[in-house]
Amino acid sequence: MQRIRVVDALSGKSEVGAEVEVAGWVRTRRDSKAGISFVHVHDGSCFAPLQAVAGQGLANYESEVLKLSAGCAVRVRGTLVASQGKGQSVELQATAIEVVGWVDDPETYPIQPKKHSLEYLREVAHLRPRTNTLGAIARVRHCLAQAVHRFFHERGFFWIHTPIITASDCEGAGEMFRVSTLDLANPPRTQEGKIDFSQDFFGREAHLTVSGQLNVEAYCLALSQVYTFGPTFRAENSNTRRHLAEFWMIEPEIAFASLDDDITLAEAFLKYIFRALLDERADDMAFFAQHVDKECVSRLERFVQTPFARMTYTEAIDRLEKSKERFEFPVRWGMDLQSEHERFLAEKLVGGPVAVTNYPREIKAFYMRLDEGERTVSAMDVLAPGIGEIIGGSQREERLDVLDRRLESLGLPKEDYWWYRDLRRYGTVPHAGFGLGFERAIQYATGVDNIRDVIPFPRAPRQADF
RNA sequence: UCCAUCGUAGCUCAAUGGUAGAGCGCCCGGCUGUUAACCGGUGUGUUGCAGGUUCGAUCCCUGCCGAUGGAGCCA
Repeated sequence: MQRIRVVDALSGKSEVGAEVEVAGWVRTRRDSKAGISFVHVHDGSCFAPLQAVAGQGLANYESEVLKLSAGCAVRVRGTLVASQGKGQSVELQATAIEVVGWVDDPETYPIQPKKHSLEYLREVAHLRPRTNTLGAIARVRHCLAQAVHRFFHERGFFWIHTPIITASDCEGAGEMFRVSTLDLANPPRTQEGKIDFSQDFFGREAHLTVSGQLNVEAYCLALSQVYTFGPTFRAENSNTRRHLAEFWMIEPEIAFASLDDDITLAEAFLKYIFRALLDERADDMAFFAQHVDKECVSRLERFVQTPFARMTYTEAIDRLEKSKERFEFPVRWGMDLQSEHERFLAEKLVGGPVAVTNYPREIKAFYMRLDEGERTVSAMDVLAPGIGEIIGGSQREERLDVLDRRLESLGLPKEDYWWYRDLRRYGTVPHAGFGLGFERAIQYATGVDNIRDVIPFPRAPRQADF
């Protein structure tokens, strides 16, 4: 007998009349006193469960089938038939139901057949993928990840595996987690009494990466079109619904390219992955539209067919100043855009994603290219409604003398950046790239409020269970 | 890290300065090719932790821990 997935049964890949076996977990059981039970079996292969119809003729009907509760693991053998009931077109007329694993106490099984809050489900992160919502998120996450790789692969980009552990001091994107094998209780000391990291594993201080960008730039200046897609780590004490200590980031980098090329790439990229999501996970997206965020499907549909709005930072400030909106933080040229400003631009002024470009150099990183006049840099942020900044990118400073001046004015030691500077000494070219927080993209696509619910096992301050 | 709110049954919540109740879930019964089923019934709690005020605290106060939302930082 052929073992099939639930999705094969429901999509028609396995035809009515076929003798098949389905294995999965019980969602619900409903009994009819006429002597049949309806057991919904879910195996995660798609959003919907398969209804198995069990008659009292089954050998274990009284002894086992009538005791099935949510979460029990079963193997069901039978015939795929057209359903006599509403709600599904196909069901499995069972000839045998084998209980593979019981739930030992249905009353305290954490995933009861009722609504649960996402906050509660976080406390049972090992079982929450069995719920509709978390299962759908897992499939959406996979779909988007596959689309990311497909997009770049189809365009001739190479996936570069940049390091997780870095001894580079120069990433400068936030607080870092230390990586060390020294004895914390009794570390070796230098003569000045400081911890002697020369005796540590790497012979120097090491941390978990906060970004693969500087490394991927090196490969960009050899392979032309590259990207990273992997975990990154921030030890910032951020307690918000948009931050994690461990998250996945996508960072493409393109050579012989301008900021304009960068924005064009970002737009094509986001549209591609969201198009894929709409095409491939309609079942899960319909669920999100129904139970999580009514707008999520229509928002994505609009997203994929509307050109990004573009405006310079200076223009954005001007529009903010001219708006009648009252802001907590007063608007003036030179300040960083606050959450309220980003939201206003994306949600009220534009009503969709907007790329804001050419920010004041004082509020942006050293590696971003100085514009004419040197007041601004070739940076861009893509702001999306409900999320704020979803992408941050820039054209990189490819002129060694200008880069050195910026390092100097920021008090950053040139020697720490020796290899990064080498890239400007040997065959430098204009290049650009951006970073996308993968979880932010999932939040935007599904409307799930808290970022801790779009990653399987979230890591945040005081939260590393499971 | 800052501000606000919150922490009571398996889950979601209510309640009063005099030791707690509902809905859902579980279980039992009824009914039904059922499908967030429906109808009826039973049980359930050291009211986050540690102190303090009080004759008496779940309710008031202090500290701690944790959660949620917002801010900052950022992706």
